[in-house]
Amino acid sequence: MSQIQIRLPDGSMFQLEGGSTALDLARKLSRSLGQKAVAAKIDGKLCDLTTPLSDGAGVEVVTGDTPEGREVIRHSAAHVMAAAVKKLFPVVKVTIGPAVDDGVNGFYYDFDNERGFTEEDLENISRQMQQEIDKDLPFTRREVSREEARRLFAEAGESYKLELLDAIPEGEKVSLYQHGDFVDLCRGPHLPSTGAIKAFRLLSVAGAYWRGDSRNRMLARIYGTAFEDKKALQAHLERVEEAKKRDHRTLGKQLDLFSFSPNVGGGLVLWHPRGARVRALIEEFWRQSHFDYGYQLVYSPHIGRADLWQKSGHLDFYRQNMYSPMEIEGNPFFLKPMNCPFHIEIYKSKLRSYRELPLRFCELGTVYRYEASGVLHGLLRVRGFTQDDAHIFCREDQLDAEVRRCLAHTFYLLRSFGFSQFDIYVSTRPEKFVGELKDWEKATAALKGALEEEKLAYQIDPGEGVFYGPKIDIKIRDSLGRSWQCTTVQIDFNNPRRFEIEYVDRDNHRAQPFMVHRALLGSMERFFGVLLEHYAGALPAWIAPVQVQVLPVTDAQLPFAREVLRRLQQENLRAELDERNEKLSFKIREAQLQKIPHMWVIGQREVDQQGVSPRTRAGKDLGLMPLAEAVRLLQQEAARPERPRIQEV
RNA sequence: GCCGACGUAGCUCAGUGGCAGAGCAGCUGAUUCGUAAUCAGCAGGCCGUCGGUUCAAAUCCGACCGUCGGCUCCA
Repeated sequence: MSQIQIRLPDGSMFQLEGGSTALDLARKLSRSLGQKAVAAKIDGKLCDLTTPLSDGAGVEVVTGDTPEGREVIRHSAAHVMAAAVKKLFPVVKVTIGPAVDDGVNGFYYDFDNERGFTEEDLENISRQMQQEIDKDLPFTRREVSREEARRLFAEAGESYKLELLDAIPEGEKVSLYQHGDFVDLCRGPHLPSTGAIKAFRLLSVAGAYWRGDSRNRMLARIYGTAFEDKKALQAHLERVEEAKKRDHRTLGKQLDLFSFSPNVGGGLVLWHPRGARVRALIEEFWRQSHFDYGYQLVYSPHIGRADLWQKSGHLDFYRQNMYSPMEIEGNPFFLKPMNCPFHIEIYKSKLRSYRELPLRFCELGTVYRYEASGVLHGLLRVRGFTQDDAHIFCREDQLDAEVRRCLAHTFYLLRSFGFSQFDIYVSTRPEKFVGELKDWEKATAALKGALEEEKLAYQIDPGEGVFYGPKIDIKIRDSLGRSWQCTTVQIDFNNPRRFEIEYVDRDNHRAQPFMVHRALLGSMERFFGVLLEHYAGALPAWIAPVQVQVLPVTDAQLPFAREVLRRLQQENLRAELDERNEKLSFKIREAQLQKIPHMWVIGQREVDQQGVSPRTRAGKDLGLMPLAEAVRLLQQEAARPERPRIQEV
């Protein structure tokens, strides 16, 4: 037998017998690696462990505790699940079943099943899967001709597989994976055998359209996840449980911040006093930052004439998101889904000079959009919401600087609220669009250029732009790893034309300005929801609805406690006094559950010394101190983030 | 909107064909207490709504409304 040389990731060479596989290599390198290995990267490409190695190949063994390794485990688990379903429900047709990672689920498989699946079915399927795993059936890969694959799936009556087969580009190889008697069209790679699935759990059933298109048939999707060992699975399930506790809807109820009422309607938020207080604080900070960044505040009405929305293109391109018109003295009016036409009218209220540009109008504008009932989700997806909107009117030569200014502004705001991880996307031209292709290209290039100049990494979100122009989106993840768009910066070359907005240029000619639409926090509702989850309800002292709870030990300390409350109010600190006839520990528990940053304990000792004993929500007793010192401490802790240092670009 | 699950007291939930329950919250009283739940009593329900099956329905069936998990869609 001839020998082959394999290059390891550290650059060293390793000698193996010809015909050895990646699994042989892993076992030779170390016993534990042989056990943990789930796949191999051969010359950078993820492959089966059973792939024979060729001389001179660079090989990296992939273990189950890595993201790539888990993907392989989960993908294999999806196959095992499909096999189990076929065995239990032979009439069911299989479709697709990839590994995913949305923070909860690790894989799914979509089935065409008349009767759907029940929770009970999941248990049976799980049991059946475990049997297949216990048999430790090998996964085998086979590359076949299209004709052979087509014959195979046609005989099996797997029409969806035939459709997928036809979608594989001509040049590409068609591969099949088989374990036991289940064969699936699949690119791979897979585990060497089913026994390598050490821990899995089926999680939920859901509906999903074939190929993600609502015109297609609704399939039954089963979600599950799988890990390299039982401990990792358990840890994951606990993490998901933990994350549910910081769901903003749960927190909103516990902390009495907001609610929804079926009497009012779905997706319409009722802000309770404490939630409203937080919102007001966010809005105040937002307003100040906008003055700092050179914006002018405006207000606009909630409805406008149909003609206005016709002109803006909303009735042609956004109608499905707008509510039915209402009639006022014979004229149709629409509830606004966006603020732009109003800001444009403010711009047009007089003749503008190039000297005025850029002109930046900002507004906390409440808009109403029709959302299908099934998509409503707490504060994160509602029907009426307040955008922190603005429209910037500028000359073409100012566009780049304005986009960069928006980026700097949004990062200042988001960081002030404690966010540091974002996903940035550039969304390109959608199917339904207005305007010229060359304008779209120019604007898209401007957005990418601004991001590149700011050295910000971004991804492309193809076809996700708004009908009037491309945009930069910045997304923040929620407690369950779901991604939510907050910031959006959109270039609009369409409305300036439609509304014929202009300014008088240096040479006394009329010119058309560019428009930038942008919302930085996105909407007050969504931002508040994401913020709540981010802090698990324990909002930083500067935006906490109540900053300090004053806790007298007995009624005897009430007079002094009231004095302390008055002092706090004078200092503009948000304080409440717990006058109830309860034990101190009870009051502390309540304040703690309300996640109030400070609890000031007042007993006889404190009265004697005219001081207080603060306890933080972290559970720390700061000890008896003079009132003035406690006030200073809290003021320090509750200080607003610093004003931005604006750099002109 | 589509697929599926779930709707019982203000909240969290038990009750699967035979008298509607618990804990917390609320009210009343007692207790005056030092860092995460003091005790007792009281009150609170058209079991989402409407219809059907049954001697009998919170429980079984259907429709509608709402919520939740997905899908399509979006800040």
